[in-house]
Amino acid sequence: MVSNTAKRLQRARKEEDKEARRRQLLEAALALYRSTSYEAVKMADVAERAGLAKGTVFLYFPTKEALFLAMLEEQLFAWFDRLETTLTEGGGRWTGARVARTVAESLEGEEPLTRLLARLQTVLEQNVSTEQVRGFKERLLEAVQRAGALVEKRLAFLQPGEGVRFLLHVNALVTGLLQMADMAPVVREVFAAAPHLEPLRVDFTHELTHALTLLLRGLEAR
Amino acid sequence: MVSNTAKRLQRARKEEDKEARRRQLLEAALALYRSTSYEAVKMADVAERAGLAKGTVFLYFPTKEALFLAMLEEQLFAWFDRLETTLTEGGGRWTGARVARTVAESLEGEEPLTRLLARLQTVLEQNVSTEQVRGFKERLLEAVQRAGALVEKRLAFLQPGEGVRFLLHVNALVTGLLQMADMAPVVREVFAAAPHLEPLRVDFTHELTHALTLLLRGLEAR
DNA sequence: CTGTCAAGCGACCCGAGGTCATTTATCGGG
DNA sequence: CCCGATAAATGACCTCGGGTCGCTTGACAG
Repeated sequence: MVSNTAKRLQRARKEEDKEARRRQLLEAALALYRSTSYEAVKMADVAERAGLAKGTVFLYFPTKEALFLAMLEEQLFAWFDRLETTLTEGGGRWTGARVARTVAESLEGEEPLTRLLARLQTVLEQNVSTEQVRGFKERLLEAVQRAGALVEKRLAFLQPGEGVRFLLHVNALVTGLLQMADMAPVVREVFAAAPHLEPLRVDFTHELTHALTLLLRGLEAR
Repeated sequence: MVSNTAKRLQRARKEEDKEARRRQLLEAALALYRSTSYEAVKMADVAERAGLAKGTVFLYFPTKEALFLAMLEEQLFAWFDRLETTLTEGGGRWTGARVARTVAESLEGEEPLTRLLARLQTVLEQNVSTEQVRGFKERLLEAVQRAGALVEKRLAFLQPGEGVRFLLHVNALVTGLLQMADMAPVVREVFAAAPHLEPLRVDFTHELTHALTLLLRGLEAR
């Protein structure tokens, strides 16, 4: 057999086959990204892993950035779904601290998502068509507003609109904290060799929980 | 005359002349960066603007990332100095809200600094020697601890160590919020064409002030 | 004035994203 | 069942930018 990841499709003619190819490429890229970094994922490798030629990748994604933005979309909206489920189904009393913990923990182990988020504006939105960006933002707005409304429902002390605003702050903190926590090899090395730099180290989930708790407590204490 | 920015130095032999060259290159790079982006600044352009050949740039900075990390250092430590001065000299009563405002306003108009910060971990620490990273972190720790102590002094409700932690959160929020506020041209276009996306827009200074105020209020309300 | 040394130079290399003329699998119609 | 049309797939090729290196040349010592 020749197939690498999925059954080998010979020529995608129907729209549905093309969709399969897209997913095949996204999966290949995600698998590579999981174990490396944005820079380290070469379009040629993605092609090879998907069992296709390099040129073919560009039939489905016009640029590397477009490919990764699509990857982010998948991950992000899947996360929103999970978060909404948790917020909807969780029984008992909802405090600010609990929401903070819920959000932070929902991101634990979601390394690809958080790393992609951290690159969103810096890299991904650079070399992408306005159509793709627009589509992304549209869907994002919808998701944020739904989830924001849910948060407001759970925390009675929130004013209308503060749920959405809270989620924007979540995004900012995730982006910022991850950049501090997810260290390049060089940085890891430095920390290993210089223990006195410890105060600059950041534990992602822990710090995110802390910051979000403070934010919500600040809103409640008003 | 041929000189572009500074008096034309013919061959930097003494250590002091070399330092002048370094600064000359940093200034050229900063000038270019101010009006464009990290990607748009080519090493060849930096060289040209400084009145030197491309190869010469690499005599002073081994990589593009090293050049920009050096630029960030300058900007960052200058900012710490200003912040410390403001925190030291400001009379009257210091509230959490005032500290938040002070910090946010001290970053207003410091576009190069904030944009560089947003790229720090994502790009700058990627292709740089451990020595440079280590030196940077050492100096950063020192600055953060000094400024953190000052913040604690101003806000009596802070426990030891919370000043530093607060500054780490500042960094996270600056990084995250700037990525949202500082939009690539494509994104700008999308926002212009789709007014209903407004809720996703972020005003950097405003949102930073808000978030920091909440954080500090959360600490005070404990 | 001259020899030495290293700052400066720029043609060159390399690797990665992206293109396009060509090949060829698939399918509908005769 | 074959054949011609269509467009998916291919990979050699292009471009561009970071980084290298052997040669050139200016500054200074003696």
